[in-house]
Amino acid sequence: MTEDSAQTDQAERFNQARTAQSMALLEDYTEMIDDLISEHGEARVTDIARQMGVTHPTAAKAVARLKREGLAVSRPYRGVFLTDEGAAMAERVRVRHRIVVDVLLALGVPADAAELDAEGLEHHVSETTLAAFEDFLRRQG
Amino acid sequence: MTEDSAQTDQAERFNQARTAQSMALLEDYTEMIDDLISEHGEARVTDIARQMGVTHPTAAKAVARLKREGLAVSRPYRGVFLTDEGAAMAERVRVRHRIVVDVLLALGVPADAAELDAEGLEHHVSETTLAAFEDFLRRQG
DNA sequence: TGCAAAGTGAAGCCATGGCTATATGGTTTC
DNA sequence: GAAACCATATAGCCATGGCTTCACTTTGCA
Ligand SMILES: [Mn+2]
Ligand SMILES: [Mn+2]
Ligand SMILES: [Mn+2]
Ligand SMILES: [Mn+2]
Repeated sequence: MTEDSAQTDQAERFNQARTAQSMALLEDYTEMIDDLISEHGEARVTDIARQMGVTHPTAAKAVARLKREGLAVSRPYRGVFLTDEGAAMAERVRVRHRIVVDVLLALGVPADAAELDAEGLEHHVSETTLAAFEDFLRRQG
Repeated sequence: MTEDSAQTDQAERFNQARTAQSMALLEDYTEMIDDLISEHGEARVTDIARQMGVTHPTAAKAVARLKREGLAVSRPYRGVFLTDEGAAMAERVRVRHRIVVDVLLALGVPADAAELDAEGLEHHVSETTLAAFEDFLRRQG
């Protein structure tokens, strides 16, 4: 590999990490909304905000972005609901989160650290890596 | 655990992930500058920019932040240098990056995916998790 | 030595994701 | 039904991290 293509590759890695990061907020919110609806029958902005550890205007802005990206719907003073696409994302994210935690635990990471780190790590686990994680967990069984 | 403290814990996880993310840029740039100095004897803003996959004003702004945080020094139209603190960060980051890649490889992740994902994952690996990773690699060894 | 190219800096734009403060719509309770 | 309380919306602030454009040094080469 030439020095030039090495530079290109490195830049691509940083770009991929930036892209993954820009999806992180959408992923966490869709999962959170789905959780709230499952547990309480509805997802109110105030509950979303408390759960995410942000103020309610911040949560409202995030919901606006979810709607703009076709992941959620809501009407003024009513709860937030996920579109099919949003629900699909929530499901994917939930599964991936669990797999990441399970892999960390299998590697001997303490449970509390595993949960803490997984919340950030999950967004940078590609499909390829996720598949490898699943294989690993099956072998470990 | 009460429902209330579960909410608090969850919010803390998101906060930790946000904090980790805010360190990511500093970590990647210090490592990059250290690399460039090792390989070419100096770290110029243009080279940093190309390597990071951003425009030069973006890299210059990042360098300004590094200086503000005491990690780097530079004078107008001269290269960028790391402080002792910056160099220490670069070294930590480099070691951690390699460990993350090694763990992924040991789990059966293809090499290219391992390198791609590691660039984002590394910033969310806590000291505790890193220690567990090192133990795992030693056992695997 | 001088000029062109390359590198650097400065200004100003945008989107994102935090925040506070304030206004307004809904709900509950008396 | 009105008051009080709660939830939601809106406006506006800040920092970050992208970008383009333009101006100014520095450097290298004819
Ligand atoms: Mn997360
Ligand atoms: Mn998660
Ligand atoms: Mn990185
Ligand atoms: Mn790295």
